[in-house]
Amino acid sequence: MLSNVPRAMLPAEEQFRILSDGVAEILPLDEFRAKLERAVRTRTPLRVKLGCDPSRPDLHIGHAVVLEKLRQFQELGHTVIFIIGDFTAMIGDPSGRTKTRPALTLEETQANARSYFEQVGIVLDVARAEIRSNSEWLSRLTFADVIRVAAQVTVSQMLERDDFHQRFNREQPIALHELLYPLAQGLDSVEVRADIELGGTDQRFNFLLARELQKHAGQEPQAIVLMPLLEGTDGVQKMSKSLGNYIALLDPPREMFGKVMSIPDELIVRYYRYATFASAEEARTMEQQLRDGSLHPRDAKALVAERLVARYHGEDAARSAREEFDRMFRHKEVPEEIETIALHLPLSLVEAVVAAGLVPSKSEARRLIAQGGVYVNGERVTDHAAVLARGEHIVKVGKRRFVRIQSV
RNA sequence: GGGCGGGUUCCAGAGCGGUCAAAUGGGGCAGACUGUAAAUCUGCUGGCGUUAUGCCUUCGGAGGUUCGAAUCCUUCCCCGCCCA
Repeated sequence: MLSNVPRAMLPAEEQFRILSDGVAEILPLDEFRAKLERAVRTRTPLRVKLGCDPSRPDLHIGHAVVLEKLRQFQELGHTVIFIIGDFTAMIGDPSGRTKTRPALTLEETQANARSYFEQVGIVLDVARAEIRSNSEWLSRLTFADVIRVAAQVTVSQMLERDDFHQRFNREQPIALHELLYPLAQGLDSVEVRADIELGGTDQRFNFLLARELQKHAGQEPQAIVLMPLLEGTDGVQKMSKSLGNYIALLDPPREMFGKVMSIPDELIVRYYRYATFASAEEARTMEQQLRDGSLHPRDAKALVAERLVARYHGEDAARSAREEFDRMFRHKEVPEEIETIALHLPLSLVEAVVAAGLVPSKSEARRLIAQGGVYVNGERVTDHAAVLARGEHIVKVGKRRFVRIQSV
């Protein structure tokens, strides 16, 4: 499934069919097609750019939507260019909601990048990609250079971007350098002479701006391929690490499976299509079956969950994740494998639960006990003064946190 | 530079000398109901606890007034709007 057999230089029409599948938007469409045709005609691979944020090495299945598309470009013989945004990371971003976004050191950026590409490697062939750091060129710009670039864009153009527009109207601060960041991204496209830039739909503005800068630089502007943003497991907001609603590529099978099972029903088909890369046809079928009741939503989710786990961990892991899930939640049994923690045992339940890392503070532990959310060996414990005797105990907190506690 | 309005607990946002660990909503967590879904209902949502109308830390920073401050004063920092 993740093979990298190059299907180099298929006819442009065929490439277009593959590459346009599942995208949210391609702009401008005719330019995109023209580029493909030229690439085939002149046997020159297209240069496909993806920018990456070096501060977040935790990739999730939302990122995979974009990476998978990138993989297709790669398989079709095109050149993938990753751009590590280390320049802005080194400067740090003093603005906005993320107050504590400290400037990263060179070492940190490098470590992040390593971890980033390890994860990218799960989806596509990193060795065949071109990897660049934008500090390479951005750090060399003089102030005069920056002014020259800034002169190419007007303030009202910048304010067209939705989040600037909204903040402006709400009288919320917009720091000047924030307006500069899209320019920096655009310069990346100029520097690597991108034919195509790939990203989520939230990048539309930035990518379009890059086209302007490319034109100013006398280059043919890039075509833009926007992929849908996958909603997080909460079903409301887009998947993101900071919102904690994500399924990481590195999540273990059980975790992955469970997270899929907890998504709202409305998301099932979307996950099927964009997380497990079901074809449009398959997605339509599932949608139909859900509608006419021939497929129970729970089973549909299990199907998606199993398919997702299989994709990243293999069929066997997927099957056992499913069995494990059924055992825990359909049959309310204790999971097969539980982490074991050794403690000096006669210990109050409150302290034990904190020591085992199930809960962050003793107050929280007391709260949970009072609310009936703590079980010891299958029995609900509501006495906050309860003590764990010597021996071995299976402690459950909430619906899914299990731990085996043994005396030392 | 001037005028005005602001900075509160995860977020939004009340509070404007004690009854404030701080209204309300959102989010989160737990419980009930379920399909570990949604909706709904209930409770909780700083820490520590000998569980006591208890103690400690928190309302941009630093000082001060007061028996007592998120609330008053001084000063500093930061943000928004308008004028220049």
